Amino acid sequence: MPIDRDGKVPIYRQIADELRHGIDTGEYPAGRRLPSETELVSTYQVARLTARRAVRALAEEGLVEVIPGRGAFVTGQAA
Amino acid sequence: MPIDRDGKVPIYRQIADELRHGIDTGEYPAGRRLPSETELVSTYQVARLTARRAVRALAEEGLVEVIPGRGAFVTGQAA
DNA sequence: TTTCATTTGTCCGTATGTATT
DNA sequence: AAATACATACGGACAAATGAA
Repeated sequence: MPIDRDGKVPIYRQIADELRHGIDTGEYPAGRRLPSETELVSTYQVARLTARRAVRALAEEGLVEVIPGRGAFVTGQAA
Repeated sequence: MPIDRDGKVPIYRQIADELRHGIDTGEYPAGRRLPSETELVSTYQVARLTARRAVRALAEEGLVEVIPGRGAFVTGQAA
């Protein structure tokens, strides 16, 4: 689903929603690493800050654990 | 042309008129970005909101397209 | 050990959107 | 009409952590 840049939902929220959906559907199972920030930048054509916010949102929800130098890993915790 | 702060024409209108003139004369050709709000603030010594209103006026006329986080770009549309 | 690529952490500067006063 | 504050977003730069060559 493409990003709506003019909508009222922040871009980082939209990306977080897509990633969360990927977790729910099993595209990113527990233990799997999410796409890196650089990959998200390339995929969604956004600034890295925006990609970081999306991942951070999921981390704050407990859905992923971010490990410096490694990536963001799906925890397997039910939201 | 200096801004008349005590006249009957709103400051944002005066700035919009100057920018429109710049578009008409080719100082800001199609595709060119207008001075940023911050630059307008510095140039005309006005509040940012005033600069924003000037740009918005041009956007409502279809002369420029405002892109969040980027700037206001000359569309090339004849008003 | 050193070197290198990859990934996240942090900071800076700039710009627009929205709300409040 | 004007000033202020905060959120969102883009771009670049460099540091730190990790793992592999």
